[in-house]
Amino acid sequence: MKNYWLMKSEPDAFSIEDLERLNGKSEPWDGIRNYQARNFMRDEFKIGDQILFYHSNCSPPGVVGLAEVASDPYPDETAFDPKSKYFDPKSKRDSPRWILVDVRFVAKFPRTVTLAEMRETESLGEMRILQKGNRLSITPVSERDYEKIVELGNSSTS
DNA sequence: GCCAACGTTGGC
DNA sequence: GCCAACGTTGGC
Repeated sequence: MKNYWLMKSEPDAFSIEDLERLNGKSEPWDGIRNYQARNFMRDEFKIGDQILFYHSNCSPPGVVGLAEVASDPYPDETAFDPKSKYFDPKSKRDSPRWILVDVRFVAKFPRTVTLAEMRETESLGEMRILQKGNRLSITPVSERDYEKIVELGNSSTS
């Protein structure tokens, strides 16, 4: 059984275009420093899981395309690097605190499914991203909501 | 830039 | 274990 996820990224830091430019090469999803998000990757991510790629902290925020999980979980190297902004002295090589997976580009939507549009879409009402105060950067998505967003992202009518 | 909502830290 | 202070996220 495939799982579905929504993963946020600030396009200034890493965008769907950055991922697309890798030409099918996978990229470590580094910098996750939240235990809940880490636990999803560590305990539930499987190779082939599908990802809604969400641009946050930009205008307009929304789902811009699709990616997929391309590796099993493994330690986040940036936590060991004192020069990285993600450095965490409490993460030791013999007991890594932060782990990640690689992701691979799947598709960029012809158009962005904006957060505002998602809020207006009745059937998406249960999505975690729409709940008040949600800040979690990785959230599970139901297959139904995933399919709906793919449909919206590929539709020409708004 | 503002600020609400959260998560983390650390003194006690 | 409590909780105030602080830092971060992220929409607006």
